[in-house]
Amino acid sequence: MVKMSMDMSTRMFKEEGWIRKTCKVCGKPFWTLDPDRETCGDPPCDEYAFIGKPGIPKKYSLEEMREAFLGFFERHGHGRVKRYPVLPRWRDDVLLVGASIMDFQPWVISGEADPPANPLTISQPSIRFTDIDNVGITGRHFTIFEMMAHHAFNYPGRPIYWMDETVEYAYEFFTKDLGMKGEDITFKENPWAGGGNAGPAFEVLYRGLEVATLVFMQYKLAPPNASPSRIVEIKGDKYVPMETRVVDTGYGLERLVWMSQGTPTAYDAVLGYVVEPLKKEAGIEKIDERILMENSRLAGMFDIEDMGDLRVLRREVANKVGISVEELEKAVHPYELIYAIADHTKALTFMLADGVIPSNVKAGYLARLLIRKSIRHLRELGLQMPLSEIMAMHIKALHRTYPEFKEMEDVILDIVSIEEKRYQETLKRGSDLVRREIAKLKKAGKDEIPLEKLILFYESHGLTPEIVREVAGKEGIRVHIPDNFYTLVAKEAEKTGEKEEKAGEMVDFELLQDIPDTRTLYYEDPMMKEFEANVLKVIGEWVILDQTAFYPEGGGQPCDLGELNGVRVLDVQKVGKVILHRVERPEAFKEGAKARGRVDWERRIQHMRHHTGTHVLMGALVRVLGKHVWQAGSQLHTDWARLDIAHYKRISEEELREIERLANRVVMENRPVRWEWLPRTEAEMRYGFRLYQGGVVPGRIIRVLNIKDWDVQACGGTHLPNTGLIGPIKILRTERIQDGVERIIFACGEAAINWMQETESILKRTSEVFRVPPEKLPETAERFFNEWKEARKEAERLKKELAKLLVYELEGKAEKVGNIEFIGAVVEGDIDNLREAALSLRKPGRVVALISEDTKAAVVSVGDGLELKAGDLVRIITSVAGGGGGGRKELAQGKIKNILKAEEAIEAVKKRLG
RNA sequence: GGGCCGGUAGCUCAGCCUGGUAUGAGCGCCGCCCUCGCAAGGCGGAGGCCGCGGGUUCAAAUCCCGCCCGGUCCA
Repeated sequence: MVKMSMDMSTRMFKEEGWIRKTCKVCGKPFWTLDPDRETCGDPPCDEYAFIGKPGIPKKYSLEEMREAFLGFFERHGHGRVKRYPVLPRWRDDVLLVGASIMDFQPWVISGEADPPANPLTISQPSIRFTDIDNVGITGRHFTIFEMMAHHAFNYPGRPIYWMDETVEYAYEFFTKDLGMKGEDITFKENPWAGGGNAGPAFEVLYRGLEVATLVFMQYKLAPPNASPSRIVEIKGDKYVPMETRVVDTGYGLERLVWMSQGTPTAYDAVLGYVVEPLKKEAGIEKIDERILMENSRLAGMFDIEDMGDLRVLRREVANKVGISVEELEKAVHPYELIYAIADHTKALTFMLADGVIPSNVKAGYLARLLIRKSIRHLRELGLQMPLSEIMAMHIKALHRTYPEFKEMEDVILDIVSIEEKRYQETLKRGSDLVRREIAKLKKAGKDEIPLEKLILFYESHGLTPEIVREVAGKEGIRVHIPDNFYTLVAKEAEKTGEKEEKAGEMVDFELLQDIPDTRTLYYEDPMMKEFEANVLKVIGEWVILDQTAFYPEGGGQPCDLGELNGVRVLDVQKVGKVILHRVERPEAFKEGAKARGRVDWERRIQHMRHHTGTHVLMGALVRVLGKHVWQAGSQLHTDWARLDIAHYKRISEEELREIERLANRVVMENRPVRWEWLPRTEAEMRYGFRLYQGGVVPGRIIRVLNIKDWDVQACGGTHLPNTGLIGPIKILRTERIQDGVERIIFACGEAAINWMQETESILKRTSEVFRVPPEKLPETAERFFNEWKEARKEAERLKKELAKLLVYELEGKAEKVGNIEFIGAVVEGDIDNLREAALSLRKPGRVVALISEDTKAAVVSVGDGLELKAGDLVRIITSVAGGGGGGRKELAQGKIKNILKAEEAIEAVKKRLG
């Protein structure tokens, strides 16, 4: 094993007289042209030196800088690639795209898909939540930024370029095209590791700002059995060389624009179209720009990780500009809120345009987080402006670069408005809750809300402690919020259990190593019902053939059943590219023998109807509800199917009818359904990421299913050759399975007919019961229900009457036992009658004991002023007559077992009194 | 995917911990009184499958399990 000591001297460094130095502050190595330089250029070793004096001669806008970059690399042989969606549909290991290289993981890097160009250049909007608390404060952190990049994929035997060229491109672009000063540029060596890959890397620094990172991905995490001679160690982990070496660069678009403008913060440079109107609207005082500049400059030197760090920063800035910390806070805070709002809403615009639906899970939750954070900031600023208005500013400013914003504008604004309303309701509900809690606390004589309540309010009701304080303040209750509140919340959440292990494969993968791929007859002819094949192998109860028309379970479609040589097939699964058939009598199969297969066609054709029907329905959903609708899952059965879609509100009855009508129209139009195998990248370029409706699809070539002019998806299922064969499509019902996800349950073909007949027969049977025609059922049922309620009330009233009679009758039976008045009797009635009677007979100094001979209920009441407890007396009854019971001091009830002992039990109670 | 909170009258909720009468509370609704009329006030009244299903118990709104619905936090 060798520790990594990579030679990072490139052609340019050697030929152009660059010097490798060690930073006298941080001790890290860096390259420079300036013989007098002693520091690496990276804060905190160096300070920002461009605020107020731009480091680039010409002032650039976002668009100009992006074009300068992409244009430069295009001129240098790179293919220009359109940005990818920020919601990565092509992978399921991350929630959002946080870097340009993520566009090409895992398929391009693993070699399973070709890059759209090689080398290529791209400007990729990237979203990261790790620094969200710093956004607005430090002047440089964003949740959304554009990572401009040039990538080269060096596949084995097909090298493109590596370090020498990368460093030269960067230098040429910065100095020639942007006019930066070469001697102020430093290349800091900073080996990089992350996401299972690693390699040497340079940070490119200029005037105290990191403007680019050049990473050379050439190692991957070592597998356990890696030979020790190949292993290198980076940052404590073991790696081995990769077959494909990737040039992964990242140039901060916003930072370069900032550099060219020298504004106090990066936000002023790129988000002015939101920042300026908000400042005006909020009516905040214009502050001395020097304060913001000083703040940015010093913030550049800090890594703010908690409130403590922020306080240190505040103190230093206040010192430097000569005002108090309070004055500084008051002046700077509104700016910080506005900056954060501008950034968050921009991130949101990208997320919503790319199909993220706010919800309580995954990326949807992050969208909701941004919405709520922005709303809170607006509240704090005292602004009444709806969030959608700010979203509209982004769309207006950015739609020339991103026309998809305009296309989605209505949906985006609608989503934000709905979310805003929803949050208002949450806050309303929440403050009511807090007020009730406060009333309780006041009763208990407390004047402070305990911490565990604050955590409960936040975790269960979405109320931040600041909001709780706001409400409590009005009621005169104190709220103490610890600095580490959110850390405490996180600690609470850590107390969660572990996950269960997934069950293993049904057949050991090793055993299938030498078996050739099974020929998939169901793809060649999806209507094939019978076939012949050769038995290749029998493993346990699984039979492997050279070819099969049995569809194995996958993609939400259940496997086919049927017969092989007359033996029942119980299950069909796919392991790698080998298909396994589990049969009832495996001993009937010999390797090398012929086999004749027959697919259970009733089952299979229903699966196909439902599968093709799903795609037809999907097309209708997108057209009626909007382009934000994506498939979030689906499962087919023989008699019904379900389709889960991303949508931000419940689907209305009218929409549902429209969807159903549209889907059935496409059926009746009998549109052709075609499928073809396409290389991944080609399919993506031709149809876009809408392909990945069914989730991530593996493989170099993918199967694309195309319903003419209606719907295109990557899909591995079996389909009908035209839509007419689906038969009727009937939506049965919808469910909301979680926020932002609607489930549509539907049936196609015979299943739809069955369902309609079933419904009709339910109606018929019900009309027979009520003896009215079906169309009169609703009102009739209502009438019956009302009459039933009336009758129930009448029964209750009669019960009370009965109790009154009992009371009247029993009143005369009172007898004296010592100085206690006693009424004991065996009567008729249920427990409610008895209780009612015992209660109305109850008066000071009197004990009533009643037992019902028909229901075996027993009730005892004890009047005020007596030492006796009703519960004890009822236990005397049950000890004599069996059963059990109990109750309070004044009233107790129970049930006895032996009615013959009822009189005796009453006597026992009487004796106890005496 | 994991966790937490909630579902009781038309609405907002109390009661649940510690099983034993739903006199439930406020608002709203209806009637009467007061008033020229309205509001306010006073008096009276209607309005509950205590989310659904199972279990424990003599007894469940209350305890246990499952499901459905709503809310919310985290990854």
